[in-house]
Amino acid sequence: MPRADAARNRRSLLDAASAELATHGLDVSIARIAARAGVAKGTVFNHFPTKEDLVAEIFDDRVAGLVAFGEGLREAGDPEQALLRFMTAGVELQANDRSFCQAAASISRADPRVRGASDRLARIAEDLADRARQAGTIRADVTGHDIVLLVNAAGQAAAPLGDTMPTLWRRYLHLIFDALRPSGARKLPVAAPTTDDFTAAAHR
Amino acid sequence: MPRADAARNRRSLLDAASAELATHGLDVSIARIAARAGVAKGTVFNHFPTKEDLVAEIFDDRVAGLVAFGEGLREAGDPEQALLRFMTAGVELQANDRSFCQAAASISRADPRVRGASDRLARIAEDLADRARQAGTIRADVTGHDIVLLVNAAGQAAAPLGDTMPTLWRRYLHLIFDALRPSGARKLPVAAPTTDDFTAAAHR
DNA sequence: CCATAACCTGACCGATCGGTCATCTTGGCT
DNA sequence: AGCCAAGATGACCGATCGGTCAGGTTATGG
Repeated sequence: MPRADAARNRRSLLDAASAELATHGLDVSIARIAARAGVAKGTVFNHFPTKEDLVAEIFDDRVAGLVAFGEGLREAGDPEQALLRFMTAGVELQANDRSFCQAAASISRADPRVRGASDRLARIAEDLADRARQAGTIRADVTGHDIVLLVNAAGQAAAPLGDTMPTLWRRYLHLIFDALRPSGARKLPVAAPTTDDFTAAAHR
Repeated sequence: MPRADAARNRRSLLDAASAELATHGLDVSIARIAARAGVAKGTVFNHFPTKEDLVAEIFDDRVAGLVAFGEGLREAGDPEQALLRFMTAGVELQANDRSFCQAAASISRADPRVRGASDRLARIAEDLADRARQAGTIRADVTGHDIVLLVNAAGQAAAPLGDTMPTLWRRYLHLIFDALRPSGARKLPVAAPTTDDFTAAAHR
């Protein structure tokens, strides 16, 4: 059992790191996080062996939240609305956390926790996409992996404008979401990525 | 008039920087670029006062190429194909140059050259969008700024997969391009960004 | 062919980073 | 109250970065 102050410090560190990562992205220094948490730099490494560990923990937490939200959506009535809500939550996560997309790109997927979180995210996306597809509200050739990547794309669309238009991402999310409808769908020039493609990318 | 070897070194440096930036992104060290060009590190700073200057020069060059391509497209017959070609070129640029999107995001738009390049890019995008809109092949509420941001989004979509599927971006570009068609268009929840929004974002 | 300005060179600088560790402090158990 | 291990601390380390500069080298005009 950890000591009381150790547990408190751990919480402070996670909170501080979460806030600093969201504001300043992956480049925040450990020193800055420690200062915000009100502890010395060495304490950070008492709790997390490396910076990557700390970031992975927060990343996993964020993904887990999104996955939980998606799972709650499965019981919702309208599959189309469920998918839209899920994608909205995903983009919102990126909009509120500068480190999120960076972390997704840079964290070693060799870390089993990160792998697990990513896999669960892909699974719930696939699930929601399946339901929407069966309901006929999205085109047949769009997969769960597509959904994940498109959420990423929508989140990045408004990034060049910074905080100038904080809700601009909604514009592009809706535009992209409209692109998923079956009406007028044309054949896409490249096949959707498979799970193997994702794991292959993770091994590099 | 510069000395012959100085001109040669400048070219080598631009070529080396171009290649290294494309492969490794904005984080390449000046030392690495210098080594690739076959000159000493100090020589880099003889030609470019700061790293940002060097990056800006290459960034401007890339954007200028895209703008020139877009201008050549204006005389093409089919406005829809012209717009698609333009967007394809834009995404391809990102796919082949890891530094391009990073540079677009981080370079100070206070630099007049960068500002000029960005403005010209926005103008040609607006122009091509206008023609497509008048031809009735894209929806009325999509602007040139939208095009620029959507090209950015499409380029980022496949980024998480790295080089695993080098042409996957075509899938999402076509998907997004289909979203621009007028048929079945629904009202978007947020207005398009204006030129002022872009300049406001640049001043931060 | 030479004088010289233009240019190249690489050792060096200060800042910053993630990470370590000897030392001290303190929470918790008896 | 007193002990001791868990844990906090911050000086310190090596690496790396962008950038500088004194001094050596070379292209070039005359």
